[in-house]
Amino acid sequence: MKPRDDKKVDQIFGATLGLVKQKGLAGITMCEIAREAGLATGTVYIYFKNKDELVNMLFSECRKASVENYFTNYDASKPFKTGFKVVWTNMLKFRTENFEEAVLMDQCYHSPFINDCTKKLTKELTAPIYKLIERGREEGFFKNLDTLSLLTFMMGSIHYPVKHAHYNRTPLNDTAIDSMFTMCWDGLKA
Amino acid sequence: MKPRDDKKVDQIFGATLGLVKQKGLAGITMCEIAREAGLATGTVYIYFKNKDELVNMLFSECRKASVENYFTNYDASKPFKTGFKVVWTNMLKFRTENFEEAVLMDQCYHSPFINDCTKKLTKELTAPIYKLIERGREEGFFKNLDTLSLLTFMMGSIHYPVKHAHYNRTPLNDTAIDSMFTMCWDGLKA
DNA sequence: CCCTTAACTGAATTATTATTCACCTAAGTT
DNA sequence: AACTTAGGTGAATAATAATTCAGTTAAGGG
Repeated sequence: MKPRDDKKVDQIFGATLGLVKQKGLAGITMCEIAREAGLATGTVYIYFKNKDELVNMLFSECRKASVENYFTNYDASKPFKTGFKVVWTNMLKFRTENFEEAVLMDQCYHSPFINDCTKKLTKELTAPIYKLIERGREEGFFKNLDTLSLLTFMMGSIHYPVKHAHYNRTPLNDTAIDSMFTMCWDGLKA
Repeated sequence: MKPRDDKKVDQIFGATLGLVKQKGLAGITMCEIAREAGLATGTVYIYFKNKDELVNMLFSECRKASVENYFTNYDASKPFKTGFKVVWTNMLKFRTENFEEAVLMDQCYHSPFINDCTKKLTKELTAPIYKLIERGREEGFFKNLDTLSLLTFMMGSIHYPVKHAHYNRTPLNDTAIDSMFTMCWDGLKA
């Protein structure tokens, strides 16, 4: 028996991400995905039961990769601001470097593909970010506001600038990233 | 001859917005739009040549309404911070109250529907916001950063929180809005 | 080297959805 | 009131795209 080729899943995911960035979730077809991945249409159905499952799996994969990356190089024993900047920068850079994934995730929330189960799972993954924000407030660095307000402000300071940098083809250099961080920090600061 | 019924365009737009928010651009069908609008399928084709034109028109309409609203009650002769807060609050409230429109606009950028012409037009509409940011920097209120960085930071402080407030069903009350504004202002502040 | 089995293929089939159209209805015009 | 014309209808048609499947290929086991 011929074994499955794990590379093919990557090819399919890659092709799908590219197409979604180009044309949005509304624009993808299984036939195009297969062509773009260099496979026959039928092959896609060996790896995924149907389009729905493909999109759900891809979404989950993206979400997981993104969340797993947030705390890379984070050292809780270092001063708070140092650690916070590490996480903030991870988020910004990951989103910049994986823009296609970001587009997919943004589009998925309102889509007929993503089921409630997938949605619920992704919520659970964000718990560590909440903890980080709470630490900042408890140690007196942040304003005394509810965690969600602080968190959404932080996320907004990343997501929207990344989106714009991408569309205006003005990559964020380290100086720009530093400025953006300073704005975020000053905004959160007590 | 029977005249066209302008209300029908509104019904169609309304139905489309509702469906896009529910299921995303990928989920809408002309048949459903018609049913939701209380019309026959064919009627939709009297008002719009096809689905593509419908989505483009709706997108343009939303964008225009949104931009026109930004400067409501803005008085350039008042102190800068006062005026800036008016615009910032207009943006946040308009986006909150017209959340369906916001979802559509977000989804449209990557979609097979919106053509380049429509995209270009919307860019031109944002010029006044640039001017406002530049005034803030020139009068010494804002950090000495490029306009785009300041602008995207400002937009991020609105878009993402609005999105989250909506999904978590925690409407932003005036206190929360004030806190959000303070964070944005502190972030931009020199 | 042959056999078995599962992957792989892409044309055929099926399902879904956009669009049309023959017929109907109602508003203006004479 | 009869006529004309454009709007309105929804079933029928056409287009598009998802999914299947009969045939083909290739890997591992004996």
